[in-house]
Amino acid sequence: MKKATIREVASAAGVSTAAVSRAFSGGVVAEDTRRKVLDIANELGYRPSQVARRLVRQRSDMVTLVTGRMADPFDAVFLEALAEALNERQIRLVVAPASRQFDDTGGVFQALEDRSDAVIIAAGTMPLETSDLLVRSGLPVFLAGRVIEAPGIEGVVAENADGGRQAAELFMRTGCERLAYLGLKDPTFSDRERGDGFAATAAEMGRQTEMLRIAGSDDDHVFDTLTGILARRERPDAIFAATDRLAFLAIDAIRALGLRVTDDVSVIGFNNVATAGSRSYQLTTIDYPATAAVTALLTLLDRRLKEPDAPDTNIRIPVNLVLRNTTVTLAL
Amino acid sequence: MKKATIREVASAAGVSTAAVSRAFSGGVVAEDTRRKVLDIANELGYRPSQVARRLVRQRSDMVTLVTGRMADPFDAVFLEALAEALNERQIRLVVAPASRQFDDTGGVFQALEDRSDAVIIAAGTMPLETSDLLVRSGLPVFLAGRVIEAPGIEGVVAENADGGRQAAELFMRTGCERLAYLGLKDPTFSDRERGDGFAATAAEMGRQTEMLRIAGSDDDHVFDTLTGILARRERPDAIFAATDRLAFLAIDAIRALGLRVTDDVSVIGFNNVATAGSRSYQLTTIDYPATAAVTALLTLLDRRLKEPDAPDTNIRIPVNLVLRNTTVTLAL
DNA sequence: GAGACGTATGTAAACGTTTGCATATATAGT
DNA sequence: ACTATATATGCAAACGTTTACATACGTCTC
Repeated sequence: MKKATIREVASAAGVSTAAVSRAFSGGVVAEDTRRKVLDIANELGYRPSQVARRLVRQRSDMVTLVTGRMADPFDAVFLEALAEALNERQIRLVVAPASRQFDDTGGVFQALEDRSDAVIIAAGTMPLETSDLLVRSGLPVFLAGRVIEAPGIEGVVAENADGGRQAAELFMRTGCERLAYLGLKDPTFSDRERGDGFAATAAEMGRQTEMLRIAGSDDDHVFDTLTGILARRERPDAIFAATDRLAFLAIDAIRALGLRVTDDVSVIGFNNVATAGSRSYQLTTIDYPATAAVTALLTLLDRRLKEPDAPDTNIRIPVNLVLRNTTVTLAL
Repeated sequence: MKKATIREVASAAGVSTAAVSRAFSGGVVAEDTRRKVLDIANELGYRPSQVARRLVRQRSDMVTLVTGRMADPFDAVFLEALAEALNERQIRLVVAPASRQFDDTGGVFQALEDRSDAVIIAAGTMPLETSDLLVRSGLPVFLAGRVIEAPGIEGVVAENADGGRQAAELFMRTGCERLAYLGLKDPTFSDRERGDGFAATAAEMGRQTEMLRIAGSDDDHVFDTLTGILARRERPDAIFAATDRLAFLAIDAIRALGLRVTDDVSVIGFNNVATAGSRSYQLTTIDYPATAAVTALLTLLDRRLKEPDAPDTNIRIPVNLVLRNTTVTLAL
């Protein structure tokens, strides 16, 4: 079935294309004209072409998300919330995978060519060259999980350091002695902030913290390394992990050694993904609500689209400790 | 920075717009013209507009995915693989969330208006009215995880019944006696097929199977119901779950009751999500490789785009048992 | 040197909308 | 009855590309 165009609808309804356009996009039309047009359109199977619309309106109502790891539980719920929120605004979400080396360049070019209204970058790294190009292009850029202090770039990121502080304080209050931070060998922006916040607070309270940094692509490797570390004589009795996933692996390692979580070593994660609440882990963790991040991001986005010259803003999302069973329970 | 158009590039390079177009889209141009054009374009920050391009070419190089639950681990990796695969083909992926009632209609309309080259539906249900509209519109439709025998609709789906068969056979060979199938109260297409395949095979081997169907939105509710069931005197000693998630909950319930997985009750899941391999579960499960599903889907897609009149095809993806520790190990 | 052919370029008509402007008709105010 | 205002419509010019067709210029063949 050949696709009907606005012109066919117009002539079938005996009106101009302008009238049809207005009937569909809520312009000013007499009520009966509108109804007539809509009826005919329906009959003909006509749906207005967004692509033509985009061309003339110079606005695509599309946003490009460039990301690696959409399979990560946290990112997945972030993605879902984002899709939902954009959908309510009638904005399309196109997802561009970051290349294997986590370079965002490809996705950024896509956004540019698609004339996306904005690009949200949740992935890895971006050569300076690319970010330059980006801000020069005037395309609104939003970073998720990272902040770059550059004009024209806004973003949303967790209060990572504060999360670290909360973890450190809990460990101290529950009498832990040998604190360790567990992060990736090649840390992300957030990983680094979490570790720093944790270590800083511990230091303030007179405790040193051991930094465990492990190559993280392979679960088994992380697990093995951790069992190695935990088998040591002077092993940590408190581990704050950059991420729930690492926390789970730590718990697995603890259990595999016949040690007991809490009694022998306490564990705190970060993100509070779904599995953290499952019976098998009951992980004490720092809750980083993805929906809050999305809400904030959309506030930024809405404002930027309304007034393109608004000053850049970076939003920090508060995080909070959720107590479960991998830390010793506090007396009331 | 105002966006440069093809005309500005053309005049700056002293050539026609046609030449610029050809330089960018690999048409026939003299090598030095091409280089000159590309240089100037680069200088001006010019990138060809996909939206104009789409309008004239009558092809969007976009595919719409309509889906609920992108946060589900399986769907997340499916999504990621799909994004990757489409990206290689230079096709954009736009994701349209199915509405709360899991009605695909909204997403389908989006796809239509965007003039997407195809729509992939991984979500719930579609009123007949919508699917009618769809096939009449001529938009290629691909179903993931469901098959509708309707002309113009293709799809990819796991060999669900065969997975059920494999599960039943394993249970029987390992001496289980009271077989149960665990699915959702409001079963999906796949859920039903898995249960049927399981029950049928059990029946062939002279065993009845108890069908456990639980309202599945809330983990806690599933857990509670399961502990209730497992606390019974005549409880099942083998549970085949429609989904790894349900299997995990079953394991949690078993453990919570002080029973032992394998010794007291064996469990088999479906999908083989990442967590299934984790130390805390070591779940025996039916592996349904998302990448294979994506590959198959793209075969279908490629063909359909090349020859729009090719006959409809529905592909079944083979699944296979991966043995871990929630079933008794077979003697060699 | 004429024709045939190949290669590189340019011209201009689409593609399907939106929207500023002009026009027409109805209503109200004097 | 005339002007002023509001409401509903139409006209036509964009929006930024691609591509069929025409043209121009060598080069080759005989």
